[in-house]
Amino acid sequence: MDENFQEYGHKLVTWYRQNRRDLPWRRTCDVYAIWVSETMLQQTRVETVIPYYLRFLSAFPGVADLAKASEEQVLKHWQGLGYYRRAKNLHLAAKQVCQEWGGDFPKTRDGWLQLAGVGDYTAGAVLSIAMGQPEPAIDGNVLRVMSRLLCIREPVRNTNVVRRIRKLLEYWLTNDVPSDVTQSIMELGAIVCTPRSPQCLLCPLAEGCRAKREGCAAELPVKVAKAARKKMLVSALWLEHAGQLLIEQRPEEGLLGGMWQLPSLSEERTEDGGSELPSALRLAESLMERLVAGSLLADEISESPQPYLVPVATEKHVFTHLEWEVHVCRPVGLALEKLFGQSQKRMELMIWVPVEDWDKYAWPRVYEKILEKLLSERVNI
DNA sequence: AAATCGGGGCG
DNA sequence: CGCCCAGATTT
Repeated sequence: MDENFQEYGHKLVTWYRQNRRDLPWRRTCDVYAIWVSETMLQQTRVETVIPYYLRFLSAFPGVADLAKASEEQVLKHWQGLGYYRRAKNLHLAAKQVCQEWGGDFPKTRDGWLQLAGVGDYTAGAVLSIAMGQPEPAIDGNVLRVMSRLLCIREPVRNTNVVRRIRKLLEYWLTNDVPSDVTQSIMELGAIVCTPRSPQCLLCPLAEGCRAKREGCAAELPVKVAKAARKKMLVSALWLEHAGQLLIEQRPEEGLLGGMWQLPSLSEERTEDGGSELPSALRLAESLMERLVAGSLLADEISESPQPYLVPVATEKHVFTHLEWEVHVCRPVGLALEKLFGQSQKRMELMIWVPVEDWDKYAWPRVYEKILEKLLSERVNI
């Protein structure tokens, strides 16, 4: 290390002890609770996590409570938080801990890395914050703070850049309380060394910050461009009969795995598509055909007058790597009681549920919005 | 190394 | 509207 970067660890920890926010997971030393918080905080803002964290720990106070819960319960408590595989992995890992290790958490980095959903960051975070070990935890905050302090102009995710940052971090960790070292950098990144318009005037490291000296703090860190988002057209059906609504569960793997939605079909949207509603209606028709065929009623339906579809709601939703335009349609002129009678058996992953019970299931945000909108309109009528 | 995987807040 | 957030996992 060319300059005296070693001593900045002390300055940062001193600053942290005087300026740290009062956060729920900073009021506990419980390894389980801190592990839950770190999992929820992956790619998710502190303010978003707080209510989820409190509810989750209230529902599952210890790792044994989580291990014996059902996956539906766990998903329901994660509803709206996103990246739902985190919830499944957390649940799975809790079972691992209880069944294979008698409820005792690992005490080494390699042990933690064996748990589902625990990667390099989370292992280091739990070990340093909850277990007092000098293990580095490198997240987006750390990369940003360090890239500015050292004025690193290469892409910050570059392997040897991360290696360099890790070395400095390891040094700091051996000279202070590990929990405070880890949290001090993240805290600085969260409230001072922010992604845009960093507050260098408030920074305890301003004196030694190379980026500040060179006037490029706001331009760092350098990141590589991401791929463009795909646009998808999604058609969903409102199928209601005798107070029952047809809903379907998404496949366990992949996008929104295991979550519930209105029966839906999607296709990639090409730019030359023109008007969206006609395309959405065609998509909805093919979904209706599939449902009718699946209910073994093809003959009877084909005899009855051709049903037509009425659009009742539309909603756009943006994910990290794709974009949905959801159109909800309701069939008119279809003998739904025939479909209902047959599909009581259960068609693939679809079930009829009382309309008022819809909120007992875990819905993706976009479908939750649609359901709330449609049901509130109904109450007003 | 690049893609996949949510949702929301902020400039 | 684009960017980013206490990342992990798969390809």
